[in-house]
Amino acid sequence: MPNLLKQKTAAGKLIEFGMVRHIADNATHKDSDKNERRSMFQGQGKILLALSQSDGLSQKELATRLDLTAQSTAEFVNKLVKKQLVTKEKSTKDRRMTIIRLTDLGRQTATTEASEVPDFLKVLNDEELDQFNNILTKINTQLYEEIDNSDKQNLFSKSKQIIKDGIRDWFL
Amino acid sequence: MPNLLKQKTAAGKLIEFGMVRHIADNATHKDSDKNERRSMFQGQGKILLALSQSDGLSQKELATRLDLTAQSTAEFVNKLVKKQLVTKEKSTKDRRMTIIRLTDLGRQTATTEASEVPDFLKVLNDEELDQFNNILTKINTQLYEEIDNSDKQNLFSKSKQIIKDGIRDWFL
DNA sequence: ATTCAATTGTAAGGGTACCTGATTAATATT
DNA sequence: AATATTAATCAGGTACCCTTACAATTGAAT
Repeated sequence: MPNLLKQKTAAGKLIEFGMVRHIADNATHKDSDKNERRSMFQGQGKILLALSQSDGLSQKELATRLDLTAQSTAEFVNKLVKKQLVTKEKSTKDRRMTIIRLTDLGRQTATTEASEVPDFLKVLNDEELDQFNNILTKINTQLYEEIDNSDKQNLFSKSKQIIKDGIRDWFL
Repeated sequence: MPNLLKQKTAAGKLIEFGMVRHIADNATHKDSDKNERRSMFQGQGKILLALSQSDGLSQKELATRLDLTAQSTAEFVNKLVKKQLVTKEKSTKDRRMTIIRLTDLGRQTATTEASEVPDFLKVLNDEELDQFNNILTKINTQLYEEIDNSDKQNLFSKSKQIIKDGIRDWFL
């Protein structure tokens, strides 16, 4: 039976981490272009990342994999098209579908930004990194379970595997 | 010299954590009111939290402590007023200032929501919790340093202490 | 006491990340 | 051929943030 105090401390640390990371992010990128400062793991960034795993997905596929609505997906894709990071083209097999592909610039952006190890991890030694990885694995497993439990129709099952595999690919 | 591979794994795990936590959050709260699902550590929630540490701050103070612009602060405060979670009143000493105070409902909301230990931490045993706390402390310290380095005017110095003390108070 | 500058807050407008609802076009089913 | 399903779009909305004015108040300098 783990100590409640330790749990609360951890909860606090985690929140602190979230807040401070956000502020640090703003502070260190204050100078650079605001538009470039998108997180790779939300919105447009997510799409870029998904495409860098497997290019040429349909919008529907993207929405499913990233757990977004079709409308949000369309919005982000259109923004990325404007920025010349992806292209849209109608599928010839099923002309309802739109196939999204990374441009060279898009691929470059995705791989560059995704594979950088954040500075704050560099203060950890090997042992701590092992511990951290172990702990996060446990936590993530738990989160997947929570999702499964409340996702009776298993809409997420596909998405889950994609995230797991994807993350592995991006970084290794 | 820590192993790059381990660092990359940690970076990946962390990203996975972010994505999965987000999805789990949506999944488990799908039923409940969308409006209730605000994060306590952004926007309106941040303000509630700051006030629950020290009530009766001016908008300016809030903005400073939370690292928000005065305009964003005003927006969030106004939304909270509409929800009857805080009140605004002009200071008598300096009539430029507006003093923000929690209502009973606001105080209740803040303390209830802030002090809950997320389920995913309950899978960790005491040893892991210790490791996790130790690691997050290191990481947060590093982030504070990054902030200091790019914050020559030390605008954030105040904020920093507030976060540290505040988090300690909320959870202990 | 008057003027001027700094401080607090507001108004207006913009951008990103999401969502719901209604609608169109293409394919699949009956 | 008629109907149902699917992929995508349009319209409109919320929350979170910011920037660029601008008004009111106060305090300091003349």
